[in-house]
Amino acid sequence: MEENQEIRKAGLKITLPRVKILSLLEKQGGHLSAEDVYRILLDEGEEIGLATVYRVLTQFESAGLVVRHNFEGGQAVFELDRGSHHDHLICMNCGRVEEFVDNTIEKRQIEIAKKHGFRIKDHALVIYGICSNKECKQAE
Amino acid sequence: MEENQEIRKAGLKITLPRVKILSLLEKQGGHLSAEDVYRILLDEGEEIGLATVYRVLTQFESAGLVVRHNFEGGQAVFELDRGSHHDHLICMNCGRVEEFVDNTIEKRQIEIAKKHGFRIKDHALVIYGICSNKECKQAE
DNA sequence: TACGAAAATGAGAAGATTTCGCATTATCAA
DNA sequence: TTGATAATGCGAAATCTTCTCATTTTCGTA
Repeated sequence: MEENQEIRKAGLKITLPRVKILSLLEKQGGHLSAEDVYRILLDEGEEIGLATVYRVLTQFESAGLVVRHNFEGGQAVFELDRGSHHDHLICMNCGRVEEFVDNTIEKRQIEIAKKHGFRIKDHALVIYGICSNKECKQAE
Repeated sequence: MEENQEIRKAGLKITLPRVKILSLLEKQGGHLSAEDVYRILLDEGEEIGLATVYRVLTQFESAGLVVRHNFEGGQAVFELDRGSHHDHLICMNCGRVEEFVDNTIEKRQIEIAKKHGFRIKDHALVIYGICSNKECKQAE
């Protein structure tokens, strides 16, 4: 139960909702909205409230356990923070999300921030495009 | 009245709200939320509805006249599309937004998209940090 | 310039996402 | 085991955006 340790380290009590949500994020991987998490847990027979999901995800975010992304459109999505920062490629047709890390860009950003007198705290780079799926290429 | 030409080119009828909104964006520059646009026009004595502001801004976006940004937090912001793509630096303390263009990053993004089999359509890079204002540095 | 079809507007309702308030329940140190 | 404290679940509320629809405006044509 290393989930418990992570929750404890975050300074939060070990509660069923928190353990379930963290396990789900670890099991599923990828990017889930609060609604996704809520539905999946309901489907698995758990009793949980949507408000709790939002609360817990926000707490996990503050604790650095998960990262929240505000991609275009409606809902925010959350993913486990595996320590390594990365950016995203999103297919505008099928919604697929791929991750990438590019040191050239990372370094350049630091230089840009410095040039503008900013102390960099975070950054978010999202590339929108059409992925290599046959249907996506055609739809375009 | 070159606003009228731009609106006409976008395939839209010349109406008072559209002209007022476009003029305001040209006059103000920078990034305004729909609410901002609405309030400023009301203050200037115009009669306009918030729904119209949203509608018009969305139409302008579709027509390529303005760009919509979904920065973190609540509302989307809009800015005139002056043709040249640029990215943003945002101060997490005072909310100041600065713009920048960096060719190294632009080129790198194209390469990354290609490597992943994506045809790039758009991208959004936002760097969050603390700007050089005295208060912002202290608040941090 | 006036007419009229088609499009646009304004106001409020409705939708979507997220947060809040509070009574009830669960956690965990002693 | 107990009790103080924190967390939950629920519905209400807040926030941002879109929709509906009756009314008004635009603009090509007469």
